[in-house]
Amino acid sequence: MTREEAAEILERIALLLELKGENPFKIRAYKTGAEVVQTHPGDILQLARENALDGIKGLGDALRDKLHELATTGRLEFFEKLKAEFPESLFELFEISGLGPKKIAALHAQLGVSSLADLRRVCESGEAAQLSGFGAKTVEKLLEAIAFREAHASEFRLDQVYALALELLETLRSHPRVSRAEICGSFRRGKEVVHDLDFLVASKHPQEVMADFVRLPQVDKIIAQGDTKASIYTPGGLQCDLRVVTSAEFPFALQYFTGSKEHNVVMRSRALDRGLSLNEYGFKPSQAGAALPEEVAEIAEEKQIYQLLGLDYIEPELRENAGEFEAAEKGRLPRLIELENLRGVFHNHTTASDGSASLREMAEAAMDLGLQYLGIADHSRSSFQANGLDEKRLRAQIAEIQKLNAEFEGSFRIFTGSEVDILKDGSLDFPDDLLAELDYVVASVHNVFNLPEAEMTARIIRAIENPYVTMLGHVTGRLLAQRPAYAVNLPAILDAAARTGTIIELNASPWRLDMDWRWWRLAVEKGVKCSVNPDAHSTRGLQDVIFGIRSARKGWLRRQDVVNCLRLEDIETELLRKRKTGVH
DNA sequence: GCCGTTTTCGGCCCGACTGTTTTCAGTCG
Repeated sequence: MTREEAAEILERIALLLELKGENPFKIRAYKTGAEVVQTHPGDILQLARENALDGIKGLGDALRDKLHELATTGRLEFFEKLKAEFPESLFELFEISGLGPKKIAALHAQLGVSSLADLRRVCESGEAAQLSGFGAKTVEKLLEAIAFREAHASEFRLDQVYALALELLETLRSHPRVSRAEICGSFRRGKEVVHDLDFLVASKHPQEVMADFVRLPQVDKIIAQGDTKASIYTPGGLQCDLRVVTSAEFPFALQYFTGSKEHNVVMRSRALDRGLSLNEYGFKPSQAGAALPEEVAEIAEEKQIYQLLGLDYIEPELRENAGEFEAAEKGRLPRLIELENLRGVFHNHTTASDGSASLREMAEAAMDLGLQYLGIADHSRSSFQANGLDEKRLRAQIAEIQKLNAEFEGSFRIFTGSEVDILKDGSLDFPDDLLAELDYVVASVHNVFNLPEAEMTARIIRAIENPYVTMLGHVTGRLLAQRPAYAVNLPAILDAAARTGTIIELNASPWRLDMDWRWWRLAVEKGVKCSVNPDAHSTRGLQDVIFGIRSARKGWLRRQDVVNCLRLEDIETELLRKRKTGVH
């Protein structure tokens, strides 16, 4: 039983209780409990085993006993009984936007709906529209949401695959018969979601490696197992492919299986221009009997393949056939940002709103990550659900931050800020005089997502035009594989950001990765700066910058494009730039 | 189910929006 598994069980209990229409405060207690288990700084399972959970806020007598049972026996009687009352597949329905526990319970009880397929059936047959509280409009929206969900059903967010990917890679690398191993495919290209994981290894004993691979504990089901390729499913339903090649073939296979398909089409055609045929195993003369250039025999690294085709090395993130070849020919590829370039992080939450760590804990965690500064941005008053701060509480937080900063004596700094709601008309949730007291302001849309594009765009531009809005948060509001972006004219937003000197956030939460990497080149062209923001709600959440940096690289961003690469000495000027010089 | 206390129960996070209703329930943030 891991911490994550224990938290997951508490979350599940909360959902099941919701289905049963239990007391909402009891439900919340389980959700809080899950959060505590997830983020408690100590070894929570060890404490649970030893019955030493007393005094942890959010865990009372009942949860203490349940966690003890979980930690010592690996199961929970209460949960098993609860679970047996509903089919497992019913949980799929919670991923449908517009469906909550009440409606799911009604669909289940009255129409026997217990899966996505069932839901679609009763929506199409007209049965669903007959239920009390349902109507034609509801059903229409549900069908739309089902279609969106199904179109993205095979997508996994990075937080769902990252640890597993590194774990499997490490296992393969340490195999005695493996000389080299890499992850290829969209994971290596830094895509925002992946469909599967592609592992590549070099070995002289492929069968042995295959046999060991399919026996790993992470394997739930073997899809295929041949001499050089095996495919498996993990218990989470993620497909992982393994290919084994020779050491000489490795760089070619690495290049080939990294893709993208479109990138490789160009690679092969460039090879043909040079009388060479390129595939996953190497170069061949394109005309039978012709000689291979000498350099071909020396290729041991991917980089040399690019060199031979007259190109600078193209980083995997850029391989989308979106201009990388032109840049590589002319020596104009960007030097991409790296995680180590980050000096600080903005847009972070604390227990003052909906975060799980205190100011001090967040600051200490940021220091541990080697950062020089931390920007706090708790929610503003309109975000009631997130316990948004009112003016009084925000001013108290500013004072608290000043005290902590005095304690740090300049070695580290917390910047005061707010994630202020952009209201429906584009005005902000706090008056300008309060915003002026803050070091910086992130403005974000948190409600009324369904405005027509022109209205949403005007709303956001109005917010951008406020001189105190330093940066724009999660610009499209998308939740990967779950909820589409709201309608917004991004080029118009970028123009407004450029004109006013407003920074745009790259929200590094693996749920968002918003603004999408496809827009950053245009943003930089227009002179818009980026801030890679973890949107952390816990100390652990700070590490989401890993995902943000991958997306930033995919968007061709360099360290000079990203403001939080600035040193502490320089960042303050950057934060004040718009207020002082901006056109509003 | 948790918390706090004027200590064993009463309160716990609020408001907008939507679609269904005909005054409100459900969902979302």
